[in-house]
Amino acid sequence: MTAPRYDERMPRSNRQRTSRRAVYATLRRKVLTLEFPPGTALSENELAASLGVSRTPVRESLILLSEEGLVQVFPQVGSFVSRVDPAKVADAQFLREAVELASLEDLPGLPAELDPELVDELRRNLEEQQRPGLGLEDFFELDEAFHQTLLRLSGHGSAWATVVSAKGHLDRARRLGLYDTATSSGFAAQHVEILDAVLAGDIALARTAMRTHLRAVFDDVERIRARSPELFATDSGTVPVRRNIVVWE
Amino acid sequence: MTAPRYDERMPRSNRQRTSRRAVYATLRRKVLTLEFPPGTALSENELAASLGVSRTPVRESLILLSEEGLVQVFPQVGSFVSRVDPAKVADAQFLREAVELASLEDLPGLPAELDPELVDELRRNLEEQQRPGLGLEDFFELDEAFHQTLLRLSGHGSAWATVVSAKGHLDRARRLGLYDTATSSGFAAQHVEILDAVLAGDIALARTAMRTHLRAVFDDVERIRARSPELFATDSGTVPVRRNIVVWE
DNA sequence: TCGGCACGACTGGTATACAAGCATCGGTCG
DNA sequence: CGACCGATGCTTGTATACCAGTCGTGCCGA
Repeated sequence: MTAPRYDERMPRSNRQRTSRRAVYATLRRKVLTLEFPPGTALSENELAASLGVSRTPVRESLILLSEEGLVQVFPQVGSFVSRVDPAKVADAQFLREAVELASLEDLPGLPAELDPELVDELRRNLEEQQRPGLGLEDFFELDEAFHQTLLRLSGHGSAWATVVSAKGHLDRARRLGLYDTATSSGFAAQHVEILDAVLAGDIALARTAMRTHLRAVFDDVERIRARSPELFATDSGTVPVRRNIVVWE
Repeated sequence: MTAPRYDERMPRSNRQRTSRRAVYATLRRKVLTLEFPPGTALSENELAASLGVSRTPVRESLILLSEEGLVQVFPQVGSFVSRVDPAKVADAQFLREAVELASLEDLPGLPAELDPELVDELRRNLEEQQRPGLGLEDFFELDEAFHQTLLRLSGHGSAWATVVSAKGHLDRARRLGLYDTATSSGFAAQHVEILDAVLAGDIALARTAMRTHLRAVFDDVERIRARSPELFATDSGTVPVRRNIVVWE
């Protein structure tokens, strides 16, 4: 029996454009944008049919999403979009704060040593954020990019992926909060404050501003929780949701 | 068409004892303990045959492991145990340090407010660590438990799961380092130092000790890298490994 | 002898078939 | 009227079949 041999370098333009990736991305987006609200039943068969693929890539995507905590799978019962678990939101908040604050510590001592390209990127991003009439989804994209680029500035850009995977619950909650309150302009101002402190080389101030900013986001979550408790899990884990769907055909 | 309905509470003793879980746990353990060294080819068919299951649970496990970065999957080519990527090790180190240091900040102000049960658990753990003739795997288990319990002490126990998922590369590297140097006793002493500081309510000292400890672990990784570079990835991602297997039958 | 090309044995990706468990509904019996 | 209990249709878990791509190998011809 022989096996393929590889030399030390390969083009690997192979960007793995498989259907599972596409399905995963689609489902994750729909969960995070609340197109699939917490509690929605996700039947592997229905999803496969509606997406035009077989159960296999759908199933594999659901497994990944369940690993992220965005979906709960109950064998022989069903799969459901998980409710927003306050404990998991708190975890994500804690993790994010820990990572982003720690990354500020690793910024170069002198502002002059900052990567000018990244700084420009951050400046352009903030300008975009303050553009009037900005859509919610657009603001979210900019917000994501801002925080990620800030991490790259301290050389920890790749750590963002880990934050993202834990940030799912937080994001859903944030979206709930931002849907009815246009507080995004306030967040934009905080972003400016953070970047100013970084560019001034005042790490301590940057940390304070960042902490304030992230805590504000978290408080937003708590506020919306008081208003729409049905979207949140009352008891961590263990409890699926109620389905009341009848289809005539 | 009707759908199942659930009341708000369910025993759910259903501990999901599926074969995929078993396969995943087995494979992950074998990768982390270096029973499957970096570069090993993991054929879905072979694994399925040797584990006595079909390709499906094996495949799903490999997908999860590849999401953790412990395995690389190249469509139509093969799946391989990924080499220890120094960049990912650094990421894990950064993330871990950020989380563990931040958790220390959230300890109760007075040592008297610490959960006595957890404190006892930590004390027993440290006693075990200093037991002479302790096996390497046993030390690793105790080390894991120590750090997790320390997180629980500040109410962030569930954040440990995120650290674990990113910690895979770090763990493999640590294992490499500890296989030939019995530095575990030094680490045990550092653990004692950390807990002492926590119990004394000296958060600043605890942070310093923790940082020193985690950095020591990281330095160990760098040392072993210089000695056994073939186990590490030379170029991040994109490069599979060489297979030289011939089987006569 | 050396280069090129086609075949074959493998890979993982996808689709499908079958198995096992759970919830609902409707009949039946006490 | 109420409690039990099996039929039934759904669910996910697992096994298998088929597909397309990739590489090694060896024939074949110059």
